[in-house]
Amino acid sequence: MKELPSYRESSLSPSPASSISSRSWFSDASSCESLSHIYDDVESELNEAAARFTLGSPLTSPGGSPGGCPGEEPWHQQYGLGHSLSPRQSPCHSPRSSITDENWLSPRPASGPSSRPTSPCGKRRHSSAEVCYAGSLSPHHSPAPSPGHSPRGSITEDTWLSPSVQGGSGLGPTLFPFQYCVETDIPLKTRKTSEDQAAILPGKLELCSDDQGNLSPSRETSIDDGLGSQYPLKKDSSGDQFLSVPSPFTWSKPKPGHTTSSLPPLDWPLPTHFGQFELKIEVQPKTHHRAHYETEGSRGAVKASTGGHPVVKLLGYSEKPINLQMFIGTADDRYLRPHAFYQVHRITGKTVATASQEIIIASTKVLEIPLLPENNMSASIDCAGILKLRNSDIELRKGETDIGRKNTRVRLVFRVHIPQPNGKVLSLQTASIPVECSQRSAQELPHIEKYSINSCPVNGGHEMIVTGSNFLPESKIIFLEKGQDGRPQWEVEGKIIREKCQGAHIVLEVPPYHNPAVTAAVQVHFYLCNGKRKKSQSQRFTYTPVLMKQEHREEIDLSSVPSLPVPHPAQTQRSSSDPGHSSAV
DNA sequence: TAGCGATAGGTCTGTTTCCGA
DNA sequence: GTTCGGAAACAGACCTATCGC
Repeated sequence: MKELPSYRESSLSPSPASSISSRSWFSDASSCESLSHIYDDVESELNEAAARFTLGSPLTSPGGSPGGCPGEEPWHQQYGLGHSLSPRQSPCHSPRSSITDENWLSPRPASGPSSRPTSPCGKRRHSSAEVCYAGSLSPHHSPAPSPGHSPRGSITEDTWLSPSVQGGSGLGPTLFPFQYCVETDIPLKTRKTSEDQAAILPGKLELCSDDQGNLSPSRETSIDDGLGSQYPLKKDSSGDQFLSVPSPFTWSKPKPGHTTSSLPPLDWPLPTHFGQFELKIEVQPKTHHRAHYETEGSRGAVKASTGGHPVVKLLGYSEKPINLQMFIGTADDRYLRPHAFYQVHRITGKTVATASQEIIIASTKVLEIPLLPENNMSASIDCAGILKLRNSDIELRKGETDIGRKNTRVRLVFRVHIPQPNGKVLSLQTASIPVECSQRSAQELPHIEKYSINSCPVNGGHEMIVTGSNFLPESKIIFLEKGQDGRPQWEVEGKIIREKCQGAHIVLEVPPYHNPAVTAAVQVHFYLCNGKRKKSQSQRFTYTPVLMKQEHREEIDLSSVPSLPVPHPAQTQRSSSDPGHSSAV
């Protein structure tokens, strides 16, 4: 066995069979099943995200601008688009653990837990703690009790732009959005609270410390020079084992005296833009990338759905080269942080055109990529793969709070630290759409890319062409309408016209709506089903009254076009998982 | 006899490793 | 040598029938 790098403790049990991971802690699949026809697959989130980010959404930045909007959906929150506190959080859902197809996607049924006595769901009840952020209460805060609040959600225009923040002084607890207090209702395994843990994570700042009020993720950190300030973070000694590639870009070395607290830790939320500056992902990664294990060879760099690689650009700054940092983060909408089970992996070779170097910050591998003025401060991320660490290794790590099982979605997180004229540094961060890293999900789950029509009269009968991947001869298209409780109230299978179907196309006849007498447009959903638990993301579909004037129908069509990232005010009952908007063709 | 909880065994699902193109 | 797809092996979770109280 090869020597483990520092991000994996070598003292851990090497046994792959020793996983203590739990499945049922994430969900009771059976109990969710009845409720979550359209909630229970990862794909729905991924493709939804892809749809949002590839269809010219005005909300192109996952990091989003501060300030949520009323009625924002969980998807917005997932991508940092919504900064209000999450209105839907399962009491059995750890913010520190995975966002799986079955836990956060699925509103838990009101029924009791499984009779299975050993369910870790019982072990990991949200019984003891909750992270809350002082001053982070959003006007959109849900009236319902919420066991976990998103620190990202706490970022408001006020807190970010507050002169107090910028000035770095006089920031009371009500203004500082990142100060947290310990309350209740987070599983023990959701937070790193032990001193031991803090000790093994150099670079982590102590929140709630005396000088906390002077810290801000976007604060202008006092650093004494420009370019050198891009490397102020103390690198773990183990990081020395990584070789940097020859590059026209001169890698600066950290200046002595810089402390790990010079820049915000990796698990701190940062804004995507500030003033004139904006860190933007111009090309999002594909929604699937099979990560490789240490026992495997590399599986290559993360690719973009367009065929190239993700592209990141810094807007508003082009004075001199600056470092772009990249690490693998969680897909958790509430708390973006380094992923415990995935690390960025530096790709080298003839096909890699982008220079990079690896460093380790607080046990997390970080790839540093130069943003050069001559490249318009833009970089193609063709040098970054994803490494999967064995669940058993990570879960047994002292102080580790995450569970690896079904925790297979990540985001690529990018950061820059922009030197300011006053010698301080402005830190920005943006995160990609979620990327599914498991082999299985990518292989099995059907994926709807586009569909030909998104509305039809209640009589149905119109022909619809659905295009996508992982379609099977036995695939079904299910139309459904949900009640306010999220339960399907009406479900019917579309009649598939087999003779017109091809591998990546399904042609079907839209079924009639169950109530032909409706006088207003009705929003329903449909999804593709390859079998139990093998369902695509749900897509929105609108039934229009038969007597509706044509011009009104057109309005409906326009307002419910799936590619629109912001729901029409009239659209209701959208589940947390099925914001479904692939592009209508 | 019905209801409930505990348990065992089969099945299903996800993870990890290996192989070969 | 690297990248990649596929699949086997394995472990753990889920489901369900059965039993005892």
